[in-house]
Amino acid sequence: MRIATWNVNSIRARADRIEAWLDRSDVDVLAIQETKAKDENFPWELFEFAGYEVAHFGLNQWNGVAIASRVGLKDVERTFPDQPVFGKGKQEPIQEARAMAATCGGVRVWSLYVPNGRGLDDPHMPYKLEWLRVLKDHAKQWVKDDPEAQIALVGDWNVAPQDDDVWDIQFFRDNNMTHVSEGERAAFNAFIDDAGFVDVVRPRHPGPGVYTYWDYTQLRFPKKEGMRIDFQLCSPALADRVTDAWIDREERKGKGASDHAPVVIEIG
DNA sequence: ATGTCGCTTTTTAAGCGA
Repeated sequence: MRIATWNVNSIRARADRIEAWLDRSDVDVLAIQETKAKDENFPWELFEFAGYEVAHFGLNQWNGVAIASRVGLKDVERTFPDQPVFGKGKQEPIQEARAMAATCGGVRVWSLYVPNGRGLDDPHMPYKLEWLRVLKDHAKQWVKDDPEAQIALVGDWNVAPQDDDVWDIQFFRDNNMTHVSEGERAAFNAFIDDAGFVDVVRPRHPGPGVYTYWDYTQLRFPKKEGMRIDFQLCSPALADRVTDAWIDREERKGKGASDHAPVVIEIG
């Protein structure tokens, strides 16, 4: 079975790309982030024609996650338990459309779009750290309750855990940039060190120079200036079954590409 | 030498978010 995660940066703008990619990638499950759509604007027929069931969680033009599957799509869950809220402007704080789960082919797949911290001193940063902490605490418990649990936490984590995960760490340091701070890295690494999850892609594709995201600005892609911020973290029992993994850098090429590349794993 | 997208709205440009 093949599981992919992909921040598509608008499901509508990327519809043709997604259709073509499903056609050639042969994935069984696709976890999507940044659909930027409400249900009424979601291209349901795209997935139907391609032979996939799909579930979507989108509240407005921001965020939005989905899971498409051709190996079953059961027990869809929107938001994780105790998911922290955030208030935009004067509006009531809400649980944003950043997490959803479904059981596909026996694997509990979580499609995650981790909040962007925006700035080291921005209110979005503590929100991001708390969001990750609460999810990690639950993930740890899921595995504690069932050591054989088949869980994949996949998506855009908005964290570059190692210096090699950005093209120039000094540039990030000099400009007080997010994604590489101690707090963000600790929040991410807790999934591995504390909850016992496994990054199944990095060992097969170590850096430097291996990225999943390239900013649209500054010609970052042709200059090979990217970031590794999209990950598939597997529960221990699922990690044992992984036979292959890759980042589809080709999909970042050409006109109309998302700024993120799909990340794929193969399970035996 | 320069340099992006995509969404929305009391739209046809500006603001927001990444």
